[in-house]
Amino acid sequence: MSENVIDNDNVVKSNNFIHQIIEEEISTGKNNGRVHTRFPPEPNGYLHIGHAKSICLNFGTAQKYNGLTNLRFDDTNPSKEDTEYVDSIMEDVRWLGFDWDNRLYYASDYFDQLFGFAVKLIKEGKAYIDDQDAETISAQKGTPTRPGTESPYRNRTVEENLDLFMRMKAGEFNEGERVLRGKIDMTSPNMHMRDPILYRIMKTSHHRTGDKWCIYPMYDFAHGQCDYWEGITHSICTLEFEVHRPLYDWFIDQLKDSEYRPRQIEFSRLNLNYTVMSKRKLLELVKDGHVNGWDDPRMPTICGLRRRGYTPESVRNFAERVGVTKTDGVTDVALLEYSIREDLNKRAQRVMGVLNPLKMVITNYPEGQVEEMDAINNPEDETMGIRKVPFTRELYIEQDDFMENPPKKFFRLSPGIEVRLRYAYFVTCTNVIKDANGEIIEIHCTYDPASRGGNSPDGRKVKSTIHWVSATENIEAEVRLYDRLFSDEEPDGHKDVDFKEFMNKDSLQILPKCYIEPFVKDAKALDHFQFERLGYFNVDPDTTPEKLVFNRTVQLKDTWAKVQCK
RNA sequence: UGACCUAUGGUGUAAUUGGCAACACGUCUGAUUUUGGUUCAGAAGAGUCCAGGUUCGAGCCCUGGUAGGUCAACCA
Repeated sequence: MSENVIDNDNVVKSNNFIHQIIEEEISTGKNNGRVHTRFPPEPNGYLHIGHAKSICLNFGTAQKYNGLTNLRFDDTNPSKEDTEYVDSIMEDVRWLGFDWDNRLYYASDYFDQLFGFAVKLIKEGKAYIDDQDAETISAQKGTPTRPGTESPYRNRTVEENLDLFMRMKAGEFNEGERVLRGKIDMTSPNMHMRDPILYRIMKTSHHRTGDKWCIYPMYDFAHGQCDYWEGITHSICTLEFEVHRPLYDWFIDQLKDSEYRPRQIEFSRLNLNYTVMSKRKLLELVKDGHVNGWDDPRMPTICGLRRRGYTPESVRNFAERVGVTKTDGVTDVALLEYSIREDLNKRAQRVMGVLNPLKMVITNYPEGQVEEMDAINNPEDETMGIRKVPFTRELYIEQDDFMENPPKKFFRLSPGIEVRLRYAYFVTCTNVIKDANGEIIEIHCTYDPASRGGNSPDGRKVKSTIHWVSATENIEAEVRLYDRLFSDEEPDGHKDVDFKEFMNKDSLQILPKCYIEPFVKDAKALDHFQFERLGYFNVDPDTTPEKLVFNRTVQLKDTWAKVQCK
C-alpha cells in the first residue's frame, strides 16, 4: 500500500495516525505497552462497508501490535435492538475474516456494575435525580453558544437521590418522570458536560436481560466504563464522538484506580460516492421496498456486498487503501470496484456465457456434430487447469458482438469479416437473417476447419476474439445486472431534495434467459466466475436445482465502451 | 458572541518530524495479448486553503484569517 514504507530490514510498516499514536505510547510504556481494541456495534441494524472499515481498523490494529480485539454489543437501548441484528453482525465480522475468540461482550453484561457505579457517583454528590420532563431539561441545557442553567433539583441530598434512584429501579415511576444526571457543569462550553443524563426509565424488555431492568444507562454512561472494565486501551470511534471525549474522560477519572487508562481516538467515517451510508436511510430503502432487503446486492451492507460477489479479501484491501485519517472526504466507488476486480482476476474460474443471445449458424459445420474444445480455466493461474467446452453447428453469440454496419473501430463480427470464436475456430459472416420487422434474428457464418483451437496454420490474423455458447449444449440461467443505486454522486448531500429522488431506475436489470457453458451446472451459491469479456459474476442464493441465478459483481474494464462514447 | 476538529493532483492517502511533494485509484498514450480483460512501458495532472513571520531552507514551526465538519435525543 502507499503508506507502506519498506525499510532496510525489509519490514513493511503501515502507519496511519492511530498507529503512530500507539507506537509513541508503546515507546513510553503506557498501559505496559498493551494494545486492546474493541468493535462496539449497536445491534439495531445491519453492518455496512463503513463498519467494515472500522472492523478492519480495530482488529487489524490489534493484530499489528500483538494485541486483542473484543466484540461488544452496545445494547443500552432495548427499544431499538434485536437479536436478529446480533446474529447478522457476528456473521459479517467472521466473514470478513476476524475472530474475537472468547471475547464476546454486551454492554448489558455490565448493567449491575453500571448501576453500582451510578450509586457511587450519587454518594459522592456527583449525580442527582431530576424530576423535570425532557423538554424542560433540554431548554435548561442552553445552546452551543449560550450556557445552560441549573436544574432546581440539582442540590438534593444524597439520601433523597439514593432513595429516588432505588425507586426508579424498582419501577415506581413512569417513563420520563425521572432521570439520573451527572452533576458536572451547566456552563461548560461542551454541551455534553452540562449535567448529562446517565439513566432513563424505559419499561421495555431487553433482548438479553428481559424485564430485569426498567432503567437503562445512556451511551455515554456505558461505553467508557465497559472499555475500562474490559481493559481496552484504544477506544477507536468515528469523528462525531469527538465532543463526547471530555465526558468519556470524566467518567474514567471517576473510575480509575491504577495507572491503566483507555483512550478514545476518533477517525473519519467512510463515505462512498453514489451511495448512502446512514442506517436510517438504508432502513428506509429496505422498508419502503426500494431494494429487496438488507442483502440486496445493490446495498452497501456487508451482506449485500457478499451476495453481490465481493470477497472478504477485496473488502479488507479496500479498507487498507482508503486509509485512516481525521479528514472527512468521499471515496470513489471506483476504488472498491478496483479492489474486487484485482482479487477476482487472480482467482475466478473463467467461463463463457452469453447474456443477450444472437443465434449463429455455421453453415459448413456438420449437423449433429459436437466437438469438445479445450479452454483455459484461468490464465492468471495455470494450476487451475483446462476444461472442455462443447462446440456445435448452432451457437449463441453476444448481440453486441455483431454489427451489420460497423463503425470505424469496431473489431468484432460483421458481414464479410472473420473473427475467432474463442478456443474454437475462425468464422466469417456470410449472411444476415432478419424478421418481417427488419430485426436481425440470426446470422450465418462459415468456419475454417483448419483453425481448430483458434489458430490458422497459414498464420493469418483476426482482429477480434469473441465468446460463444453452444445453442444446444448449454445451461440456461437468469442473470441479474446491477448498476449504482443512485445517479447522483452525493444523494444525501442536497438540502432540499430527498435522497430517494436520485435513485437510479435502472439499477437492476434482470435477464431471464441467458446461456452459459455447461461447466457451471454444479455451481453453488456465492461461487465466483468470470464470464469472459463481460465481467465477474457469482451464483445468487436464489438459485434452485431448476434455475440457476447469477449476479454481476462488476464489469470488466471496457475500453470499447469508452471508445463508443466518444 | 461558543467549544472542538479538519484543510496536500479529479479521488483517497504519504512525506524519515524542517531538506528536490511520493503512492494508489481514475484519466491519456504505446507494447504485448486467443478476454477491447490482465500484464508491461510511459504521460498528463498539485507546489500543499489564504496572508504574513521565523529559517540557508516550511506541506510540516509561529501569528492572523478563510472555508468545511461536529455538538443543543431521556439515540448510539
